[in-house]
Amino acid sequence: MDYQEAKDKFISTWGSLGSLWGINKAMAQIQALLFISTKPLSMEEIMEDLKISRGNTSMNLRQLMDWGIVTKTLVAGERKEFFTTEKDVQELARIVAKERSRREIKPVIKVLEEVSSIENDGTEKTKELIKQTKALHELTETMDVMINKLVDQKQNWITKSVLKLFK
Amino acid sequence: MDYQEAKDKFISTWGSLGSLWGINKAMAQIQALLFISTKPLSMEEIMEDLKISRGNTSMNLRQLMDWGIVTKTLVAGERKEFFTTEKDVQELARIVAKERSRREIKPVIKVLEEVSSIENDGTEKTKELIKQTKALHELTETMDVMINKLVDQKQNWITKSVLKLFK
DNA sequence: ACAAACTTTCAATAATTACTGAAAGTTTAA
DNA sequence: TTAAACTTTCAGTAATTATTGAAAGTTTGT
Repeated sequence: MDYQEAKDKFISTWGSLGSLWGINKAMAQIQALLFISTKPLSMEEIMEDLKISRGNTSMNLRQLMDWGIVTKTLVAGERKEFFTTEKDVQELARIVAKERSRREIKPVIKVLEEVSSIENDGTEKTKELIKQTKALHELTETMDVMINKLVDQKQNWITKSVLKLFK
Repeated sequence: MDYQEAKDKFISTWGSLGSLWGINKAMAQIQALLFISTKPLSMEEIMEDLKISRGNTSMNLRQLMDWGIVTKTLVAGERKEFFTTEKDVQELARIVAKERSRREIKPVIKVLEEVSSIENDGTEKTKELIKQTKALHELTETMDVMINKLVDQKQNWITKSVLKLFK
């Protein structure tokens, strides 16, 4: 496998994996491209490399910036904008975890809270609804807390703290 | 908010959340319906309650069974099949985590392994590709190990072991 | 103030993914 | 063995989501 093959394989795998961490294909591919690039890339270069349109590139770069994963960089003497991504995988993981918690988990917790606190009219089905949504609420909240604690650890929590705990 | 409202809200929220744990809307809704039901439900009842077609119900029930989340139950004196879901949230979380690891994370780890072991021809870009995919490989593998360790704990790992660690 | 260089927006379109419903298949009771 | 009761399959269609490309918008140098 030569460089080009390896690069393509990485970008396409990472792209199709997008769904796992909650973003779309183009977004994941742009991030992947930047992640293995040795220098900031312009919109032009990204479009050409991934064979996607200008509009698509622009919109997905914006989203990546919203997530805080990609930043604009100025390159001396160049007028156009260049982009780079966070290169540290741990920091990347932290950003993604935090964003997903905020965007997806938190709203669910809110609904589970609401649903599980309806008035208990004593019927079987109401009791079951309350019981089960409460259990789900508790689980979801615990996982969310866990994710955010992990994410707040600034050092390599993953290799240090966690692994040894489950030895 | 009365029972029906609460029920609908729960099912639709859980349904749209499907993407978070990697399954589609109908599948998540069926699971949600069974999760708060006080008794096993037939295909007929599921179709009616969720207003989805017979075919859709059948296919999604099969998928839920493939995941190991839903099981067929025989109801005495009834000819048709009835379905129930795992009612314990912790066991549910365990099943989902294990399945996602197997279906999604493991294959990615394999690709990252391949890509990160291409021959180092000494060029800048090859070195960067190797370095970055290696870092990603390590991270992904560690998370996968972590998930599987968590998942193997048969007791309420979540409240006990984990929370206190990140106090 | 102008225009070149560049970026963003968004309506139209394409690609993907989910859903339906009827036909084919299977199981069970008599 | 038959037929009623039930389940599965799958081609066609609908719904959703992603992408394009050209027009509108913005910025910068002169």
